[in-house]
Amino acid sequence: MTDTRAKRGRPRAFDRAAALTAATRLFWERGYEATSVGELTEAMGIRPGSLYAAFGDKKSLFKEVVDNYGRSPVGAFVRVALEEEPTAFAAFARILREAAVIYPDPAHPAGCLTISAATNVTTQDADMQAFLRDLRNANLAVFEARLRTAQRAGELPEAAGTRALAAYFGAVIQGMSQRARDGATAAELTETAELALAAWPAERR
Amino acid sequence: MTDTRAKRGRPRAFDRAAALTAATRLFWERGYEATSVGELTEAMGIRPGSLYAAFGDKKSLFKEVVDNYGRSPVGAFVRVALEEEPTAFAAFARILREAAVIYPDPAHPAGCLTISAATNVTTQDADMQAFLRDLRNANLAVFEARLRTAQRAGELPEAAGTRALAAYFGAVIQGMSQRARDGATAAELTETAELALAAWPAERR
DNA sequence: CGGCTTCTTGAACGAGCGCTCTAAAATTGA
DNA sequence: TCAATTTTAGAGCGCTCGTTCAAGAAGCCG
Repeated sequence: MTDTRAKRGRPRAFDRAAALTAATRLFWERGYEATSVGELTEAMGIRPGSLYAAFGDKKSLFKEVVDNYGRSPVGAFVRVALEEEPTAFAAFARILREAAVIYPDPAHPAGCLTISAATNVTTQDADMQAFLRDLRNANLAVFEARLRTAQRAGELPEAAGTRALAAYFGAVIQGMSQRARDGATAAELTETAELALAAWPAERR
Repeated sequence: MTDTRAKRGRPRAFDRAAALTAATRLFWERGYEATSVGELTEAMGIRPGSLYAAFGDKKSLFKEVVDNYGRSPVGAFVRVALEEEPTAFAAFARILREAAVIYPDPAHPAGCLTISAATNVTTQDADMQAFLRDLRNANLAVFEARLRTAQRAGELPEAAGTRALAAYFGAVIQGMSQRARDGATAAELTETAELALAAWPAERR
């Protein structure tokens, strides 16, 4: 927001976006709590004072990282698939198949940032706990909304529990992220994805 | 091992098993790293010195907790189902259906201890990371072994990837544990379980 | 009883945490 | 040129963490 504005005072000596990217990578690898401010400043090439001036505190920095990740190709593939595919089945099939390839991609830390980071947050930090739980629930709500639309369109039997189906796919995706972190290959994860799709409760198309 | 033996010296003033149970509950609720030794000593009703004398350090205590949990009814239902059910499908069906009821049971912290605790361990502690990864892989190996037996018995098509199928069920179970922690009910989780079973790659029996 | 052994207590250790503060440096508008 | 503003570097704050230690207490054995 406040970039390229009012240029009074000493100019910032580092690239804010690059620093954010470095922080993203670190949080992605280690999770929220396991990443210390000291490691962050080192990876970002700045001193604590600069970090706190530019990003607020560790919590705000992490939230900005998550936000930024959600806009990146790797973080947005779920939303894109839901928007672009004509049927719900096609959307979920694409999500699972893409996840199987993206999650173990060595170009970035394994798995999904939000799932991995969420995974390493303790009960102590209630704020962060709530933030990440809301993120999870928002994802499930988006899944469920798409499935209900499909149900109204006749793609899905009326008896199918859209909430349960959303939770099911959420669980599978989370499991695939974890497996990728444990070293599973794209080939393995693709098999898992195909299996998971077999649970689709109607004739596929 | 060393219980009720050589009774020289001042006798222990607390019940070791009860203390272990208290520690189990705390680790189950909070995860490994989020549980501090201070909280442990308070819950166990002992002082740090006694904890370190009786259990080694925090790491050893946690490993003993996991071991103990694995022998408890709640922790052993997976192994029991695999042993008792005649077919692989029956075994996995029972595992998922029981998990759906056990995980959200308010008689104990939600979800599976090993999954939840594993969830809250950071990359920092390499020892613990390895310990928990081995635990996960051991579980998947057990799944896979049962599935291969089923394949040889003709319960499963030759083409079915037993490794992928094991990873798939592992992912679903992990997802159900997480959902239970997020407040999912037994009814919801049961729906998820039934959906997951629909992925079974052969005629069911 | 007097050793011997083991456990309990409570204080304290060093390390690491997230975060803040001060002073100097770099840029602006007047 | 100079005051105002903003960022930088780097030390250090208070706190919590897992762990240890010294001293005393409580039981055994001879």
